[in-house]
Amino acid sequence: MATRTKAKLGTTYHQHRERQRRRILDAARELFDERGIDRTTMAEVMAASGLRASTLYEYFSKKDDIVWAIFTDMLEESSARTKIAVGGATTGLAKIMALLEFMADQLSNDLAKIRFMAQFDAMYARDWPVERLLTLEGQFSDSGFEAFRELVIEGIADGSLRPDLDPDLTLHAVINAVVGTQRRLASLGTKVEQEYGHSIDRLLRETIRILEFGLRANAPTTSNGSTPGVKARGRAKGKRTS
Amino acid sequence: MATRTKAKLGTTYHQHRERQRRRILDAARELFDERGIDRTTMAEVMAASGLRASTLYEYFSKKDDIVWAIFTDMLEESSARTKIAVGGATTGLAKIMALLEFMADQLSNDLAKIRFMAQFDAMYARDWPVERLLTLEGQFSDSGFEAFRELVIEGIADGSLRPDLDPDLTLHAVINAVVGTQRRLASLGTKVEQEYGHSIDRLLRETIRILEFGLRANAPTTSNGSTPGVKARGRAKGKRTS
Amino acid sequence: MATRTKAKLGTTYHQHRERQRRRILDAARELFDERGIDRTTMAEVMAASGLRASTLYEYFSKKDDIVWAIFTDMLEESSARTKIAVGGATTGLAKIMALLEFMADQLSNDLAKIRFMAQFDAMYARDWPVERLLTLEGQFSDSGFEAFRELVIEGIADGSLRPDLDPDLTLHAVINAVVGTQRRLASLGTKVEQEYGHSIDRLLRETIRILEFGLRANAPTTSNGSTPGVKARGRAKGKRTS
Amino acid sequence: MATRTKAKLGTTYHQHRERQRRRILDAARELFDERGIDRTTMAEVMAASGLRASTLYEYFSKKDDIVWAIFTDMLEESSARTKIAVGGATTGLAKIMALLEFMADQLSNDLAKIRFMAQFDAMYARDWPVERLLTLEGQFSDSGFEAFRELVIEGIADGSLRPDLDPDLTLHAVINAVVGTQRRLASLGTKVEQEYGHSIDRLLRETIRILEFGLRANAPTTSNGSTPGVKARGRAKGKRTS
DNA sequence: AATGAATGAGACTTCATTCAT
DNA sequence: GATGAATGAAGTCTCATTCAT
Repeated sequence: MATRTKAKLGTTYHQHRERQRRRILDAARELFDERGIDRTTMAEVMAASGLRASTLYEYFSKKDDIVWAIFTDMLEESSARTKIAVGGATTGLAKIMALLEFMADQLSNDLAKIRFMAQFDAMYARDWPVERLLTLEGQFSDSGFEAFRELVIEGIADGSLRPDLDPDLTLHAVINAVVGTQRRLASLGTKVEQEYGHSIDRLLRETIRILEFGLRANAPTTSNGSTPGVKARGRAKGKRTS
Repeated sequence: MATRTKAKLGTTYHQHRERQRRRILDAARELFDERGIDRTTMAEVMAASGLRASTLYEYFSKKDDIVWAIFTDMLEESSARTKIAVGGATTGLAKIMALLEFMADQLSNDLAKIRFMAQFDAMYARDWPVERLLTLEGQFSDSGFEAFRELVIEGIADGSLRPDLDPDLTLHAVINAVVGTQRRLASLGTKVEQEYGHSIDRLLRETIRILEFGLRANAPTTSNGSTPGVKARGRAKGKRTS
Repeated sequence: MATRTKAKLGTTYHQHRERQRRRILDAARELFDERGIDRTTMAEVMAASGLRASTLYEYFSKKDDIVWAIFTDMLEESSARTKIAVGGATTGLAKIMALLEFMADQLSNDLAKIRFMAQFDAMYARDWPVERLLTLEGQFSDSGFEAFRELVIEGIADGSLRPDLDPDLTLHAVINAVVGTQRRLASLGTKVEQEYGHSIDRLLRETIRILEFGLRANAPTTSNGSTPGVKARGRAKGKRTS
Repeated sequence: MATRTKAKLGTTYHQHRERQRRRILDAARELFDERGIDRTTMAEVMAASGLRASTLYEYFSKKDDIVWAIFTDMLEESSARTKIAVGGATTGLAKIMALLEFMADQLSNDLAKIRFMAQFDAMYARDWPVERLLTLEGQFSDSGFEAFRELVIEGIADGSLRPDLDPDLTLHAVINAVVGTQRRLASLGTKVEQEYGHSIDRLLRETIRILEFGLRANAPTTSNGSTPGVKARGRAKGKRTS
């Protein structure tokens, strides 16, 4: 099937290459999550993707390249979805909360992805050249992290955020906290649920709720119990405007 | 049965054994931090500790045993220090904040330890039997995590915490958040500093400050700028009484 | 799918693989006999076969696999040759004797093989899954061991065997005896010859002769000396008809 | 406890040494049977006997020495019991049969011992100096194997054995066969029972029965007592003995 | 582009045995 | 005589990667 067709159509050829690439990446992604990145062998990736060593190495010349490609893909996916998630929000706080809620949703829906990121942070981030990471993570919020400063200033201006927040630090601190929490919970998974008696989802949403209290201008000291689940966002927002 | 001579010899032997054990553990601890746990080979541990393979295996029969021993040691150390740190606090909030500040201090002073823990979470926690982890982590706060509930109830009662907090969730959520943040920042280290332009220490303390705002009863919407650094605790507490 | 070129290459590759496999197996077979199975190291197999560890492990992923492969090969060889040996016999006794004589011939001509089998019995048979052994040994006499029953019944009917033999037990008992004797003599080799003053070959043939006396219908109470050698079979057969 | 007492009583001291020796031997004997000789480590022997390496090496300076000691002990035991077993028999055949029956009993009652012997034959016998073995095995039948010749001659004389047996070979052949069978059956154990559908005990006894038929003078061919073909054969062979 | 074979370098562990006390 | 520690020498097996075809 291969040779003759290949010769004929460049398009087909590229489609084929892309398909093969995906097979490898998908197989690796699953294995990395199941067995851990370091503990997954190239042989396992080969078996799972149905390709031979030499073919695989035509696509990725190092194991690290696969890791990197998956990382890149994930960032791109997240970046796109984040934009959509944040899109509708109007006030500064609403935008921030939309971002954080998006992260909570990821923990519910994309556990494997978060787990991969957690491994990546713990094991790879340190080894790889900073610029590479910076370049890439820059795409995460494509206006760059400088936009965060504006967002806080905007939030203070529109009265949704506490006036005593530091525009330079606040969002970095909050986002890092949520990402850190999200990844830890994803790594520990069941373990944390047995230990604490709560689902990791609920724990992360509670963390976000407390952060929100810490951010919003007029912290509503109502007799509100915990408000787990996705609804928390809606309710909290409702409170603020009233 | 144990003659005096024997007793003396026994002690000497025991001391020796303990010394050797430490040599191994210390060497491994450093290597694990420098090169990553999985990427550190037993050969490196041997070289660094100055022992031959076979001698080393007299002390730890598996590489994992070393990892586990370090983990255990670290938990013990932390547990002891935490107790001291929290000891002086009086109100519910003060106790909680003392705990969080202690974690911030750890990031400043014990970066390597936190980095080890981060790796452990991401790579090992999943593989090891839950009970083992639970038993051990139980010693972390030796009153157990159930005490957290009391602490929040106490805080609400003494007026230091928002009345609408859920005693079951709050502290688990907060502590997990701080631990998660702490470990992520430790893993990324310099990278995060270059990326965000702030020291990881400052970021974590800002996170804690925001969490504190989210926890305390009368969130003081004063025109107080960011108050990073250890002093934050003191000042924040001062505010509370005013 | 398989173009002509591929087919050719495939064959070449296959031939090569088979050749390499043989190199390993032949080297191991010799070493196992010289030094004992357990005492032969993979390093020795590598040296003797001229392959590196990693190449060798491409062919056999465990040392046991080599042992098993040799065992399998030997059974196959024996099975084929047994069929030929037994082929010409007509009466029940003649068939049985042909089988036993074949075993005596093996001891003369394939000492190494028998020695391997002896080791296998003593050391491995117990460790390996029964089904695996049964499946394989079933091929030894491919009509299965049930055929033995028929053979004895046939022998009693045609008057060549004692009528008071138990069809269920007789052949199992006899074959096991000869195999057991054969393997013991092979293991002890020179030792037994020095001890008893007879060649192992002669001893085994004498054992078989006595068993034959015990089996045949009209036990000839003659003053017969030992009749070693392959010829015994022929003579016995000739006599019986007269 | 040790030092002072030791100084006092030579007897106690020797008793102690003998007890320790037995502990080691007993522990090893069991392990050798369970795990195989080569696969039993000195560490396991230490654990099972409750002695430390260095103490153990005071008693046996090499692992092989333990194997050898067990082997020696077993031969001695067997030798003693054999004499008792054979003791009562009167005719030549009866003596021989008593010996063979004794071996069948061993298989029923001393499986572990036979299994050890089987391993010994397959793995050790070849490595060890012949003289050592000969010296020792000579004690087995303490009149030595030359006695076998006499026994057969006696049996022929008293009419219990076929007259055409070769006094030089017969008993060696028979005993070797029974020992070989016994050891093979012991090694394979359950495996052979599943394969053939008979207990190893029954198989061995049937083998012995057939050998007996082959040895005894007037083979009781119950319903078929005629000996027509006998003469024909007898004549040719008769030459040799006369 | 794909394949099958090859492999260097090294991973972790084990074990019988010896010493110093 | 007993002990605990030490250890040399091997042992089996793994894995990312490269070549020749």
